[in-house]
Order: sequence, then structure tokens, then C-alpha cells
Amino acid sequence: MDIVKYRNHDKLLVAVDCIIFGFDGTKLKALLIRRDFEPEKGKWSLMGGFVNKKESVDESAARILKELTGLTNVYMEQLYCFGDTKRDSAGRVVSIAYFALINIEDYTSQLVNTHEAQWFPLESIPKLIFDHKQMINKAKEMLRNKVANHPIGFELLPRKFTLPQLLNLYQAIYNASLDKRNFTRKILSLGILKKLGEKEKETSRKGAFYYTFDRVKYKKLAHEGVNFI
Amino acid sequence: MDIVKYRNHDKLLVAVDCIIFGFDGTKLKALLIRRDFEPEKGKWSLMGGFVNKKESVDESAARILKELTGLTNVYMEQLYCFGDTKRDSAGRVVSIAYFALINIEDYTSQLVNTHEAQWFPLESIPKLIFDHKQMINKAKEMLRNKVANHPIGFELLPRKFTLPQLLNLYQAIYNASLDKRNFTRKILSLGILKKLGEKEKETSRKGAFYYTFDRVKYKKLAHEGVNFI
DNA sequence: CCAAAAGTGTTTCTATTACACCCATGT
DNA sequence: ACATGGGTGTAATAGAAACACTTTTGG
Repeated sequence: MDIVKYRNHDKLLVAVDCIIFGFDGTKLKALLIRRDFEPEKGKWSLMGGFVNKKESVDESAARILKELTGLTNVYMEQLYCFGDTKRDSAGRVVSIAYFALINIEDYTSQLVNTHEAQWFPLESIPKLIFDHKQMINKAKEMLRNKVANHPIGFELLPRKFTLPQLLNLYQAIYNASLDKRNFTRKILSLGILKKLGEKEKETSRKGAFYYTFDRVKYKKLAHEGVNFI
Repeated sequence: MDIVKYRNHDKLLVAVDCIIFGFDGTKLKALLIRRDFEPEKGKWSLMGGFVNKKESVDESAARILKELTGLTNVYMEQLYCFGDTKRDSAGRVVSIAYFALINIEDYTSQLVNTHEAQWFPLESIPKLIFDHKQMINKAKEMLRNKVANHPIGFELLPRKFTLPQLLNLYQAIYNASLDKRNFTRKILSLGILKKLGEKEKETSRKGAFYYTFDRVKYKKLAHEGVNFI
């Protein structure tokens, strides 16, 4: 199919690796699997796979994410292309890393059953194969940058969430403590949150009001960007 | 060489395309070439080439930049991986785009002679092959984001430059006019500029002082990032 | 002496930070 | 009644933005 001129050039294996972030209410976590094929079989690894000739790289990333989580319509973004010659010990593989933000609660059970998947807090990631640790570091950095200007943090929370949960999330992402009053004022001033009548009563006696977000305004801000923190 | 397990997977052509930015004192420009092979031979295009099996993607980008410009040690950064199945009309090619910032003055002549290269102002980019226009747009966006927090704008200027030139550069990048006084105050407050005794006398009767930058402080800021504009 | 671009401070406004007490409720 | 986490406002500070006149010098 490729025309004559291109025939002289090398073809390479192209992989996709996914950094899947989740938030458990306190800690920011990444989903890892035990690799089920050689080399490095049994070692902790990001979920990954190869790009097929007939699918785009984005499609490939979506397919791989679905294989592990069963999820579609997930927030996902391309991170970086890792292209060192020796990055994969078994041969030349160029890997395009993606990161995904998912709501950890709804999917924990099914995730753990497939691929021996497990959530790890970002501070205690085990030894990973190849350059996967580096990929996670880069993803963390990009998440921080992105979250500062785009309200994508919500992707990590359940549909309804409390302000303390949201605060915890941002603190986990920045690994720093934020002023409760300043934070809530700023978030509420964006006008993308709707307060619900209901309260979350598990973590405190008083209970914290649930909020949800206004999809329309949210989409607008997500695209345009705002000064978030 | 690749082990058994990887054999089943498709291998793809992997290309690199370079968005090369330059600044002529007034306008921000991109360097384009007339493509010298089929398909789309003779059409305007970014400088590109294929990644060889034995070189990393970064090395490949550096090699391709050198082929066109003769330059090494150029500021270069990976932009994005473009992976649609139909992006190249002649076959499946995944392309990793890079952008480079070069000092337009020193290299204009040699550039124009090779590959029929030509500088185009960003507002008047001709029709380009494949998704190259999209690549340029993304590079412009990334340049804006990066420049807001990292003093990489200097990469586009000659070793010594005037404050009005620097102002013009930022105005060109942002496509907006900036306040001269606020701008110079802020830039000088970073403490990375050294004022030279000499003046540039071509563009005004009064003449504008040349500045150069303190490499040490510059490097530090370039890495850490600052709030630049 | 005039035209053209360089250089230079102050004030206003806006955004960010710092900070501490009362509230609601389950036990 | 008390322990626990939730909710709320104000004052001080710092950073950003707006703004116009004087300087230099080649022609």
C-alpha cells in the first residue's frame, strides 16, 4: 500500500502506554498492572499495547484504556512520545504515552479483577518496567500544569462531591496545603458549581453539602481555560 | 532482534516534522520547504523525515533540523504526536512534531539555498501538505504557553538585542500589543539582562541600547520557570 | 528645528494572601 | 457536653494595568 518512495525507510513498533489517574478522596493514585507477557512478565507496569496499522494512535489509546477498565468516554490526553532506542529491553519500540482521569469509585471492583490491576498512591509507586516511572512523573507534571488552568480536576471526582473533597484533590495534585476559605471562594466564583440540598455524612457529623457542576459552563471553561489555583 | 511476543504486531513508519520558528525583528516566521519527493512533491511543507531504527526520535529530529539548517545545539522541543491513519496520503505514517527556535539572522542565506527553504510570516502561511498547518497551529499555541513561563523567547533573538526588539518579539508571539513601560520593567526585574554600552542605530536616530543576557541566571530561570508576561 | 523612536514613574485597581471563630451533629 | 469536621468574612499586601511626557540625534 505504501508508495515506492517510502519503502526504503524503517518501520517501527509503536506502542501506547496509559497513565490512569484516580482519586480516592484523600490520595491521588495511578492504576498499574502486572505485565502478562514477556519480557518483564509479572512486573508492575503501565497498561499498554501496540498501535495497529488500521487505527489512529488516539483510537489505540482509547482501545487500550477500555481493555483494562471497560470505560469509554474517559478524559484522556496525549502526554508525550518516548522514543529512545533502548527504552524497551526487547526491541525498538516508540511509545506514545497518554494520561486518563477517571472516577475511581465506580470502577474499582471490576478493575482489580482484570489484569491484576491495582491502584498505587503516587508517593508509593513500585518499581516499574522500562521508562514507565518517567512517564508517570511527566504525567504528574502535566496534570499540575493543566489543572492550574482547566477545570479537569472534576474528571477525577464522582458526579456529586463535596468542597472538602475537591480541596483534598487539589492538595493531592499539588502536594501542598491550600487555604480552605480562599479555595472555596475562588472555586465558587467560577460559577460552575451547583449546590445540592443533600449532604455527605460519612466523614463528619455535621456533613458537607454535595455539589455537582454545570456541564455547560464547565465545557466552556474547560476549553477556554481559567486561572484556577 | 525483536523477541517472539512482539512479532505479531504491526510496524509503522514513524516520521518527524519540524516547525522552525524565527523572528526578523518585527514578525514571527516559520521556515518551510518545497517537498522534494513524492507524493505532494513541490508543495510547501514542514521539514521532515523518517525515524531510523538505530536512532532515537529526538536524535532523528536533531538530524533533520541539521540537514536543513546546518545548525546543531538549537532549542528544540517535542510538540505532539500526530497519529491519524489517513494523515499522510501515501500510507500509514505516524509523525512526531518538534518545534525549534532559531536566530533567523545568522542563518538566512544558507537556509534559503538548501531545499528551496523560505521564511513565511505566521499570518501568511501558504497551503501546506497533510496536517502540517495543524502542526504549526499547535506549535504556535505551545510557544505561547511556554514563553509565558520560560525565558525561551531569547532563543529567537541574536546574542545582543534591544528592548524594543524584545518587545516586538513578545507582541508577535501574542499577536497583541503590550505596554512598553510595564514590559521593560518586568523583564529587567528578572535580573537576567545585561545592558551593553553599545547602541543599535539602524532603526532610530536616538538609538536603542543593546542588551545581552546572563547565561547563568537565564539557565536557572529557564528550568524553574517564571511568570514572564 | 523637526521627525521618529527610546526611555522613564506614579497611581489605580485587582487579585492574592493571611488569618480565627462559630456551626451542626452523632455519640 | 464534647469532639469532629464544615462553613464563613475582612483586612493587608503584592502584582498588574493604565497612562504621557521628555530625550536624543540625523537629516
